[in-house]
Amino acid sequence: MLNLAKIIVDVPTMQTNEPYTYRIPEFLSDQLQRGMRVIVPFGNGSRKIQGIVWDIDYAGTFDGQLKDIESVMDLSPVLNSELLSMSKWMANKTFSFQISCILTMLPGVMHAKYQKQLKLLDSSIDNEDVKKLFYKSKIIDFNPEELENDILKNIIKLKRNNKIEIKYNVKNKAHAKKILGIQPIIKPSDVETIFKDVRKNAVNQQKLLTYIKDNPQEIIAQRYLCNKYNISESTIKTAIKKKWLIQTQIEEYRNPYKQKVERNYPLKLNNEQQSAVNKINDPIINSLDKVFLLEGVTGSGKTEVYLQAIQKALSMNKTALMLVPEISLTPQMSRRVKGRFGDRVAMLHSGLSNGERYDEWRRIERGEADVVVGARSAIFAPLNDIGIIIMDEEHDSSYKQDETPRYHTRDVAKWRAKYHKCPVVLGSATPSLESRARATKGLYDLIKLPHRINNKSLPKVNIIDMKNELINNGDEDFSDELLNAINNRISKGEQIVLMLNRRGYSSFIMCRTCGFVLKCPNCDISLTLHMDTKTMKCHYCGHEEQIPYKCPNCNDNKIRYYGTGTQKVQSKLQKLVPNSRIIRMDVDTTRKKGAHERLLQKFGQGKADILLGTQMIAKGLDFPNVTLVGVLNADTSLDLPDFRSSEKTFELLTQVSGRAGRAEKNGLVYIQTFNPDNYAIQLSKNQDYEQFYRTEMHLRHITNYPPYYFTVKITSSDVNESKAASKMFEISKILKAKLSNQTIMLGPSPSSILRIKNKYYYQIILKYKNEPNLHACLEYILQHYQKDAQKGLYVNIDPDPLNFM
DNA sequence: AGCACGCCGACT
DNA sequence: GTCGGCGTGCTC
Repeated sequence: MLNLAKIIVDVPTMQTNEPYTYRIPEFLSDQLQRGMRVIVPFGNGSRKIQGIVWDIDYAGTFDGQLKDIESVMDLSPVLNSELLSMSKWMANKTFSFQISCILTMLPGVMHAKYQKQLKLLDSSIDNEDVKKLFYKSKIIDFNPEELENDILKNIIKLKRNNKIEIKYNVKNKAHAKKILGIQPIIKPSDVETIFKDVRKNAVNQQKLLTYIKDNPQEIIAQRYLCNKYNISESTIKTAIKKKWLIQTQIEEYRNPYKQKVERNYPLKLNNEQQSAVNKINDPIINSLDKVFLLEGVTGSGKTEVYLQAIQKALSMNKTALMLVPEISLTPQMSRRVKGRFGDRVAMLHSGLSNGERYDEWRRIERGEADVVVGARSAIFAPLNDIGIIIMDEEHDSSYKQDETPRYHTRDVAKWRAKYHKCPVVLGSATPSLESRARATKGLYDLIKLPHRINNKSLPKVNIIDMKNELINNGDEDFSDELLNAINNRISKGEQIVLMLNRRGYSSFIMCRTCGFVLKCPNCDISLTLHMDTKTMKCHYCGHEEQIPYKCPNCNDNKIRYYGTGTQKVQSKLQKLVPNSRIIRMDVDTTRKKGAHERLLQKFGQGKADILLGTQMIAKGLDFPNVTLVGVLNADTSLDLPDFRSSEKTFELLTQVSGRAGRAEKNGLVYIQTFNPDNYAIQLSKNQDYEQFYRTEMHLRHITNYPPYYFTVKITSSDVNESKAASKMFEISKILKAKLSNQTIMLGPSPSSILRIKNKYYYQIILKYKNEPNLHACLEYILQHYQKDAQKGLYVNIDPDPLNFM
């Protein structure tokens, strides 16, 4: 049979998580292909939804009544067979629906927009409210959420009596940008004759005719033509009237690159870099899937290694995919890659509008771009013939999606590399323990770059015990040493990076009389004082309220601010070092589009002395004039209740230290802490990753944590605390019964923040080494508890969670 | 997701 | 009896 197709429908439920069979109507039989989006009828009535063609020419086994595919939404497939099979693997791996995986692979504009309309069939309705709704038209948009309850009831009644019909529309948001083009329609040979009839002083028409003679039939953007030949729009209009040319629509890519980039060329590599490139080139040349872990200290020139490996892939007529954490996709980085490979580069990052993203995607899909640079979701770029996949800062937590489907970019990268038989390069100064452990086991090839380029020495790191400082000078934010160093650098005209991993002004306020702490009404978290808006803010749900001047509890006025955030440091620093120019960079100052770039650019141009920010300034910045880095409080990440807190702290301190002394001048780093003897802090002093790795691995080993164990986090959430809790206990019973006793279960227990946005969270952590039954068991749980989702009780499975919080 | 069906209590 | 609330199950 040739007239059937398997469709993955856009209904994310367990029961519909398999292809549905539809008939292919005659008029579509020629054009329908795998991987195209289609519109299909679904359910009773006239409901229509989007679907993806999973298979064609399929001998159906479904024995019910089949329906016809209604229409196709694409001229060519939007998913190739690689991405189609990957979606299936991914759904299985992340315990999510295949349609959810497919949609995360596609640019947002390709997700269908569903719109409902009401059509009046019989105008003799007597309900005044509904009549008013229709006013003068027969068809109106229908948004049940926006309507009052009894109007809605009346509409449903009228629908039952066939006086109103509900129309379902599936809208395609993917539109190519069209601009006005013109095309000459006269023969070049006729131009001479026409030319004679044109008045002598009609200069512009003559110009146009000359153009037509030289470029017969050629379609050109009207705007471009007018500019180039200095012809006005009215001349074109006349030409159309005289039937010299016709107007058409031509497609144009939205251009997100406003600035011109300067061409740059491969740099001379040192021996270490050259040997790294050679090792990576081998599997590119020989089409082998291989994973490299490129462990290079900050400033060791990893980026140049990446670029030259990409060059190799391109020279083999293959494509290249380079992934970077969103935050390090700075204009610096873009310029470097674009400057090297020019128009062959497509960029995918959050700064693009939906349309721009769609256009970059299509350039890749059409083969017009063969180098893709982007953040997490760029791993789904529709490249063919991939020759190399690079993941820079592979330890970065933004590579894991923190909503369903909870995929890790590294896993997808390895899958694609296997498919394309190409190498993956995981690069970092501080690899994740998982990756480093795999390298030790021989699963990955370890390449080390232990030296900075040009044999630049690593910055000198000083650890300052803030317990002493507090006793000596009474300041909990600035030690004398750091302050002196700041003054010294400013007087020399050098720049400073200061990190404080806490935004806002003060982290909480407390009444000194009764001990009351102002908390968020929706979350179990204290409110942070923000001075810019003069409000108390919740960093989890965004709740804002007035700053109380009296204690809401005991009415006393002894309210005090505790804990320092970036805002407070900024104003304090301004007083301590009055002539300094400070740029503050945190979520609050970078919320607007492009703000991130603007601030960095300003700092790079030397228009400020101090860059003060949260962890977002720790990565990838390369400013030659920065000679001093200060970490104001190294303990914030250390205090997190999570098994990865040491790893996070070491990583952050190493990364931020690496910002100092990257050019000729030597770098100096001060790390302020209340735990000066902590190993994560001590070892970051010499960027001693290997020693940190050994110490941390030992701890993970004796405490049974990853990478010695695999983990899964199961979370339940509900507005009712006891419902969330009891569901988790029920699940724990099932798990206990079904899993082997080698698997360790932590919990059920309340999540470390019990309540967020008025929902309570309970969780179970499973730690296991080998549990063949686990997958089926978790699938069973999902299936079993899906019906609760309608009542607002959600059960979530997070495989290999990045944290246990 | 969105819809219908069917069971139950409350009401004309 | 009938209306409408909600729990349940199905959609090729």
